[in-house]
This record gives sequence, structure tokens and C-alpha cells, in this order.
Amino acid sequence: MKKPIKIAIAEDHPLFSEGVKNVLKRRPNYELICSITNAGGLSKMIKANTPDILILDVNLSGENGLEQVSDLKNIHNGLKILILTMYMPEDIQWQNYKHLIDAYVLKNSGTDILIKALDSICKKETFLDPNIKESNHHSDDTFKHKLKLSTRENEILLFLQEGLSNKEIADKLFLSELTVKTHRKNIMQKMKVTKLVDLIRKR
Amino acid sequence: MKKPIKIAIAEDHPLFSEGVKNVLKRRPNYELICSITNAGGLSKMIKANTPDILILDVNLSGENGLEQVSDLKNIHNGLKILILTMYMPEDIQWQNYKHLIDAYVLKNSGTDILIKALDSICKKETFLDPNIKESNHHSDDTFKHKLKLSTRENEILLFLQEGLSNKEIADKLFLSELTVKTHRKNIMQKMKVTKLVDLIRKR
DNA sequence: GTTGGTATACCCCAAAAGGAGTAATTTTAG
DNA sequence: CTAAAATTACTCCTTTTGGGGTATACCAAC
Repeated sequence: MKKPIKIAIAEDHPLFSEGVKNVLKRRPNYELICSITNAGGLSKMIKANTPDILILDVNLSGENGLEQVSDLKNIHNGLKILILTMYMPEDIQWQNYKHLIDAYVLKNSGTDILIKALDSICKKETFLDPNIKESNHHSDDTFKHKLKLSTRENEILLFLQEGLSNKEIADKLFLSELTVKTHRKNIMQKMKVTKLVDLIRKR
Repeated sequence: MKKPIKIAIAEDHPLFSEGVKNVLKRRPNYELICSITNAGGLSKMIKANTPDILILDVNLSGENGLEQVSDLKNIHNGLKILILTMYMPEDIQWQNYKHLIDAYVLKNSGTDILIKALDSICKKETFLDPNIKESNHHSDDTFKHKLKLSTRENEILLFLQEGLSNKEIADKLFLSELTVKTHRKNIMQKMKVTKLVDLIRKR
């Protein structure tokens, strides 16, 4: 008999991890070997445990988990990434990492979806949660328009989403208010929105 | 030996419910008797199963779960309510139901917090997740100022949260732009925010 | 039958956001 | 090394918000 597939999970919510653990326990071909609750020690964890599949919460606290995906795949060649997310992937962040991701699963999907996603990965296929079909062409769209935000823009986007004004951000980053305004304009152009509120809604 | 405490869970995310189930399985004094994934059949479920404690996700899909709490307590006298939530309880919705709630638990808390909350309820105490201490005096505040929104205000709030401008809302509701502006001002006063973005962040 | 809440609509003015440019310097990638 | 991208900062102008009022009409509760 084959060895079980080694799975690691990086997820903020312990009760959610428990759920995943519970589901995997009933599947002897999968084995949850480790779990982590923030993005901090992710690379160390991958290096130490060399899981076959990493189940990653996009909204992982600490540094953005997505940003590390590329590095993680370098650390442990062949590592497969399954993204767990709360929302539809309208989020701009996704697009930049699309090619690195092997499966997307919505958190409000059933346990069967998670298993299906894992099975797909094992068959070297990619998997997209059936509940995000429609918005997918949309994300393809945005991807094509290569709306990658620069690091500065991402930084400012975060503050904007916290509800800070141009002035407040400028003070925080020791910039001119006008500079922040320019960045904001560029962000809005790249994300194809016309209002600040749209930016906040896209969190 | 005493009979186990009967627990019901109303939660959007099956994997999260799995986690709760998993945790409770290790505690023989608690028994998860039923789970439901939307607010629709909640009252029926309570009537049929008469659980001692209902674990309720605030962001339950369908009708707002919170709005039913009062009815549920009437249906099954003595029913205790444990609210599971993703965010800090800055949300306006909470305040109106505070007196009906026996425990608040953040979803990103550990399994131990959930157990503590359940234990507290059994001792006829109320429980507040330790991670929401600081914002609590704030919510007390807002509660005292009885910031209940009128139906019109709620209606407009929804449009604002969708990112519509005063003008757009006015057109939609056949009102003067100035009227919408007035409502918006009152909403912001009641919710004690100074910026539109705060309104959106409080969804 | 008056008080209180709601819904409607307006005034004034200040501050912030949004749109369209221009342009310098610095950093990064080929 | 050089070209492209990122970061910084500005101008001018319009629209939208935010904060302080006032005012009328309606409806329900006490």
C-alpha cells in the first residue's frame, strides 16, 4: 500500500483546522502532519516537514500568505498549494499568484469539496471550487490587464482599506499627501474602480 | 451520571462545524445533536431538538440569525445562545441583541475558548471572548446611546455599503439627494463614525 | 392632544476625493 | 549600461462628503 499524502495546513482559525483534521482522519490516504496559525513560520514549517500539499488560508494573519507561495515552492520542490478562502476570488491579490495555485476551495463549501480538491491535486490536476465559476472569467480579465500593484501601492491600499485618508497615510509614511493621492489614483486605475468604497469592498 | 448537555450549531461553513464536532467529541458532557447551515429552518430545528445551547454564527446566510434569537428563546424556554463571530463586535447589529446572548466567541480563538464559553454557560454565567475585551466598553457605549437605525436608514445603509453615492441612492429611491444626505448623516451619528469608509468596514 | 420619532428637504461652508495632466528621481531588470 | 518601472511631488478643476443648522408633514404612543 502507498504511503499517505502528507498535508500541512496554515489557517487562522483553530476550529476550522480541527474540522479539516476531522475530515482527513476518515481518509487514510491523507495525513495531516502539521498545522500553523500564522504566516510567520511558514517556510520553516515547510522545510522541516516537507508536506506534499499545503492548505493555505488566504487571509492568514501576519504577512500575506500568498506572497510566500513562490518561495515555498522553491523551498520544497513539488509542493502543491490548496487555497482556502472565504470569498469569491474577485480579490486582486489572487491574480498575481494564479499560476502557482493548484486548487481554490471556498470555506463555506462542504467537506466533500475539500476532498475533491485534494483528489484532483493528487491526479496532478487543478481544482476550482464549483461555486466560483461565474466570477472566474472576470478574474481572468483582470489578470490579463496585468493589474499587479507595486509594493508601495499594496502598502497604501491596506491603509485605505483601514479607512485612513490621504493625509493620514501621508503622515504615517512620511510622504506628501499629493504622493499618496497619486498612488491611490494608480491603484484605482489598476483595480478598475472609480470610488474608494469599491476598494474597501474588494478586501 | 448527568445527561450530556445538548448542543446545536447553526454555521455556514461545514468544515468549521466539523471542527466544533471534533472538539465536543472529546468532551462527553457535551453532545452535538444537530447542525444547520442556514438561518431558514432554525426555529423548526430548535423546536424539534430542544437543545440546551445553540452555537450561532452571526454571519449566517439567509435571514439574519441574530434577528431570530428572541423568537428562538421563546420557542424553547431556557435556550442559551453562544455567538460565533469572525470579527470584533463593533458591528452595530450586536448591540440590539446583547441582553439575549450568553456568550461571544471569536472564530479565530482556540478550541479551549469555545469549551470555556460552554462551561461558563453551564454555570449560568455569561462569557465574552478575552480577545474582545478592549472594544467592549465601546460597544457598551454604543448600546447605551440606543443607536437603532430606522427602516429607511437601514435601507440607505445597505446602498451605501454597496458603494452608491448619495445621488445614485436618491435616484433609486425617488428621493432628493439632500434627503439621502440627511439620512446618511443620521446613520453616521448613530453609528458614531465620521467617514463613509467606516460604514463600509462595519458590514 | 401633545410629544417623540420618522421621513422628507433645504441652507451654509469646509474638507476630501476624483480626474487629467506633468515631471523629477530612484530602483530594478534585461 | 540602459530602458522600463516605481516612487515621489506638483497643478488645475470638479464632484462628493462631512458637519452644523432649520423646517414641514406624518404617524403613533402616552
